[in-house]
Amino acid sequence: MKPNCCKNKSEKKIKQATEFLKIISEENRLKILCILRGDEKCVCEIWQFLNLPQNLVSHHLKVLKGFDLISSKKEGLKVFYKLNQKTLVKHTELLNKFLKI
Amino acid sequence: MKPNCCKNKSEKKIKQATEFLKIISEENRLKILCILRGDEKCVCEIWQFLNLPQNLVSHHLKVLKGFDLISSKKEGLKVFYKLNQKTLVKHTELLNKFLKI
DNA sequence: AAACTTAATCAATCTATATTGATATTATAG
DNA sequence: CTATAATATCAATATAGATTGATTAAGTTT
Repeated sequence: MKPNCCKNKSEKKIKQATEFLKIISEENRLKILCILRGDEKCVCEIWQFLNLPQNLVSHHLKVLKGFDLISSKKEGLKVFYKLNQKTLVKHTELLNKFLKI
Repeated sequence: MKPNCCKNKSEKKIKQATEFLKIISEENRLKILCILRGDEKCVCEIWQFLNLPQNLVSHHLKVLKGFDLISSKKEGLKVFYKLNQKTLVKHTELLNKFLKI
């Protein structure tokens, strides 16, 4: 008999989970999430912490934002990013269901 | 001030976490883990559940096994795989620390 | 031993995505 | 208005890893 996770209903959730996983499975993106845990930070702080080129960090930020894991506000020249705790928790909980924690 | 996650001590753990994430961020591999949640299964069952070619499944199984997430025993022609719950829990818990759940 | 079954391996290709370099955009300061 | 700073975008390249096809290996059956 076909296991539940191979049925249509689960398929969709598994896809969602793996999308999330792909996004956070990049070392620098996972670090960004950690960096943003405390206060919001501007891009120039982030790339200096990570020791990465600015445009690369912008790219990773865009990916994270595309998944609504972070959000941004512009203040003068700087753009500040902050963690969307809610989204993060939602996806982490979904994941943990699959990992049966 | 440099955030903790960008310091040497955390670096290593973040790397570990992302290695784990990369492995389970593949849809079929995540499914395999779910399939193996109940009983152990032989390869031919797994690839039929997943509707994937046999050699591709063998490849994914090898990746999972390489990370000690599953283990195998041979019985006649068949090879049975089972979940290593312990490893899975260990890595999931490490991950959850980063995600602060 | 020959034929068959199950699974693993290997090389080749395809695909996704990280990275880089150059440039554009937006805002501020002089 | 010009110069500078911070960030985003875009095209090109590099790289990792999934997928495929063919073959091999190991065990079973007749």
